[in-house]
Amino acid sequence: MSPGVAGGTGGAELSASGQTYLKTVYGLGEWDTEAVTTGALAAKLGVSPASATAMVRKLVERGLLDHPPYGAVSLTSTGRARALGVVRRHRLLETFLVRELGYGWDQVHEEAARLEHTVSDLFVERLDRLLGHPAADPHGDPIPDAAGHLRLPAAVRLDRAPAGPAVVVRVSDANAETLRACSAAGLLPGATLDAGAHPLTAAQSAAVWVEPQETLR
Amino acid sequence: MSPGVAGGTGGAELSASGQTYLKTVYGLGEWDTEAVTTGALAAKLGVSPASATAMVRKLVERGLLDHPPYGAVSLTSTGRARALGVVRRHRLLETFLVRELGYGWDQVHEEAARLEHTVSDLFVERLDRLLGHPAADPHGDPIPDAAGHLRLPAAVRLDRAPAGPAVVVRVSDANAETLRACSAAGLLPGATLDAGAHPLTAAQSAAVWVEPQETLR
DNA sequence: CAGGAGTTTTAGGCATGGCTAAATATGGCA
DNA sequence: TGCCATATTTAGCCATGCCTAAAACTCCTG
Repeated sequence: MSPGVAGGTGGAELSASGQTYLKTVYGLGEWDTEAVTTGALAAKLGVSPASATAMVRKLVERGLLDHPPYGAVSLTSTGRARALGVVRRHRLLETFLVRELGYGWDQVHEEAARLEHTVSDLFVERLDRLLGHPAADPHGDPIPDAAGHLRLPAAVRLDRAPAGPAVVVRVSDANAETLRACSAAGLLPGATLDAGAHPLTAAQSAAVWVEPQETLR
Repeated sequence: MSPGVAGGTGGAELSASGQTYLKTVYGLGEWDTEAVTTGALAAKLGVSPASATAMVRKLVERGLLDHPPYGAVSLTSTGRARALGVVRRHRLLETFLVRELGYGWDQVHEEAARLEHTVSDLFVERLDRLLGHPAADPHGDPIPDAAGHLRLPAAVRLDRAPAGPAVVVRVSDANAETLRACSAAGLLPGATLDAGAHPLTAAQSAAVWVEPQETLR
């Protein structure tokens, strides 16, 4: 396989599965801060708990994850860098699919999840250039730069936000149905709303992150 | 996996390896007409003869290849349709990489070979639209339409062409070194040359296909 | 502080797609 | 026509990543 593929930020080659696990560990902790267990990983990845345990062990052996027995899984600094590389690929690809190929924002997740393990570093950097070095993907998730740095907006989940005016910062891309509901309601990143009154279900509003206007002063 | 992926022209799912074998059987017979043996396949794919035999057997069982014992491998009509689907993906991707991402024509083959098994049907059709439905890829290889039809230009290999003026129709993308040599010599598809006098080695000139001017009348 | 529900890990398999080494078939040449 | 070099296939193995079932551990509750 050609150099630069399946890696992202250097280091030995890593299977697509391994990359997905790292990205998922990162993703489960990016906006929320709950303990990431092998069970949570398994549920998120649609895999049996036993499979998650086995893969986590391999990634621990490679120095990419920490995992006290029966405890929470966390990224080492190397693992975090790798995860951010995958996240960068994923979010640039999503941006490309929406901006250049006319995908709906509810259609991009699966396609990007497959492609993120296949495109080379050259492809990613050329895409970044073509897109004008975007800061966030269509869902409002920030895109790490090539060095693996990213800045998370301060935001709270809509279902936990104080009533009052707020700006939509991000809508989780985990569920296409939720994305369509938000789209129908006009809740795209940048839109303003009243956090006390919106047409989303409780579960859906947990996928929307907003910045209450008060915090802007 | 999402519908439309790894298939191309419908039918049951096929592994990336299987797709590559079909494409290779097609490719070995597209411009030349020599018998495709399991050994030739193995050599082309960089795999042991035993592995090629095993994979061919699986594709025969799926009705995609014919293979008399110890004989030549050939595509069934179903297999040919599948192969053309993969070829279409590959050539559209190569065109995209050169036209939109600024790749050199000697850099696209590996990237396209990986991506062709990963992009969805939707991706391919959107790419086709973005590119304006190109008829040929950067090497001059014709791109099958979505229904699997393609028209091969009448052409002869440069090392077997009669001396005299000729137009370059196609340069095989199998070898990056050869592509760079042709590029340096200005032998891009559409260029004219004298078939008796060119700066290529014998092996390199076997990768160039030309249309002698006489045949144009 | 003991029991049990629930979670996590271990044990043992399956499928895919590669490999090497050994057996078998082919085909050209003496 | 027989034989040997070469090509092809078979046999047996390895690694990856998933599975289910069973064992081991945690931790909450009574």
